Formats: sequence, structure tokens, C-alpha cells
Amino acid sequence: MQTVLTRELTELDIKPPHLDILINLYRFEGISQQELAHKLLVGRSNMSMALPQMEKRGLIERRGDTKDKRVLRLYLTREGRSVTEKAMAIQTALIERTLSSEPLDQCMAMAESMERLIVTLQSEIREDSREPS
Amino acid sequence: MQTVLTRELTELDIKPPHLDILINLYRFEGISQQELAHKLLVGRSNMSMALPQMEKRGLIERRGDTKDKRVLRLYLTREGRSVTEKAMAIQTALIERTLSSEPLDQCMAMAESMERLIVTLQSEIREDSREPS
DNA sequence: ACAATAAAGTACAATGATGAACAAAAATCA
DNA sequence: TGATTTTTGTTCATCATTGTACTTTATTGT
Repeated sequence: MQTVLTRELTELDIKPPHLDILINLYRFEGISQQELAHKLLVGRSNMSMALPQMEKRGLIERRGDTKDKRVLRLYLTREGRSVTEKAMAIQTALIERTLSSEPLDQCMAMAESMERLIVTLQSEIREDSREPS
Repeated sequence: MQTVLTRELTELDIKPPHLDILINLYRFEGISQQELAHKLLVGRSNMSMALPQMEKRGLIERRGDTKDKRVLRLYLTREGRSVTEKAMAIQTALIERTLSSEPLDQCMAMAESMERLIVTLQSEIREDSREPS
């Protein structure tokens, strides 16, 4: 599954970790590397390694903030926006292909399982707080 | 958080990925490397690298299955069982330390968020199946 | 029985994520 | 203002995981 997505992204000449970056930048343009790392739940050093590659590939642009010379604000290039749209289409198609037909029932079953799990957890929590032993 | 656990495990001379292995072996002794990898949701090659290290450290023992010469069955040594118990105690203590006092409310809030999320998802699913557009 | 296929384990190279140590710029505050 | 502390981003060494190719042993089909 991940393997398939990786293979399809290779044709756009981007690597899997770049996809999340592109999608977030597509939605929130002009944010800093810090903010982006925070949104993606990864360390800042990660961005420091990935973003220069993407800049060289012409997908993004990094412009220094005029007020704060420490921060680099991130923007998609025309090329980057185009690639992002293609990548999202690929991803969506893959998901629909994977999810189509059979597993709708499974989704419902999972949701019900989760509900039961939550109920169980809640009652255990209530017991724990009643008997702090 | 993960960092703290790692540091505490270092004193037992085991690495983080070994902890999951030990705990599963503590519960299900005699399983094969394949089965263990499946339980841990990782690839078989992972086990092939981690387990020989643990065997050298005297935590586990790998005995060939008599019926099937391909499979290696896994057993905890006395030492391994002892280390596992200590590690689980450390882990539990850390969790209780982290979870104590404040975040009980947060647990309940999270559970409620999940419930709402599930309801939303279910209605979206129903809409999707009504209008397959 | 035997040929083809599948499964268990191993070796290895490639990828990705992480934290620590560091430099530059900004904020704090005395 | 000037000193201290934070914050941004970078670099680097380390560790973990993955997939692929391979060997050995079982299973399956004919």
C-alpha cells in the first residue's frame, strides 16, 4: 500500500515524506519551517534536510521573513502547486481504489468497535477514580 | 517521554525495540520469529537482526523446531524474564508518573472527541453510500 | 516420487527520523 | 544599553525500519 504510493510518486519525482510537506504548504502557504514541522509532528531538523532538496527541485521557495531574519517562510512555486495537485489526485485515487466495494462494512464495524472500546475505557476510568486503591 | 524511557532502559542494557519483543515473549513463549514479527507489526528481517543480539546478551534462547527445521522458536531465559519484569515495572511507573493528577480530564475529553468523530464519520459514510455520484 | 511453489529465516543496502551541538538573530530584563 | 536567555534553522552521527535478494526446508500438485 505504502509501496504502491511510493512507486506512483516516483513518477512525479518526489519522495514520500515530501508529499505531506506539499499538501500542508498547499493549504497553509507562507508558514515557517518551525510551524510546518509542528504541523507534521516531526523535528525541525527534518525540515532542514527535506526543504532544500525540494527547493532545488523547484517545488518550493524559501524567503527570509523581513521582520525576523531567523525565519524562512515557505511558498509553493507554480510547479510545486501543479505537482501537489497531481500527487493528491494520485493519492485519492489509490485510496478509493483500495477502499472501494468490500471494506465499507469493515469501516462500520471498526467504528462500532471503537465505540465499545471507548465505553469500556470510560467505565474503567470511572472505577479507577472511585477506587484509587 | 520516549527519551526518558530510552534512558531508563539503558540501565537494564536493552534498547527500546527490544522491550516490545521481551513483553510479547513474556506473554507468548515458544512462538516463531515470524509470529513475533506479525504481532509486533514489523517485518521479518527486523527480528533476524534484533534477536541474535538479544541471544548474545543472554535474554532469550532460540531453539529450532523439531518438526519444521525452518522455524526457530523463542524462549526467555531466566535472566530475560527478570529483565522483562524490571522493564515493565519501569514502564508502568513512567506512565503513572506521566498520567497522574492532571490529565484524567483530558482522557475523558479525548474519549468524547473520539465519539463525536465516529458519529461524524458514520454519517459521512452513509451520505457517500446514498449518493455514489 | 518429483518438480514447482511457498514459507522461514538471513544479509544488506537504502530510507527516514531523531536528538545533540552549534550559529545567528530576537526577546527579555536589569 | 548591555547581558542573558530563547528561538530559528543547520549539521551530523545514530538508530530503526523497510524491501529485496538469497538459502534452506516444507508443501503441493501431477
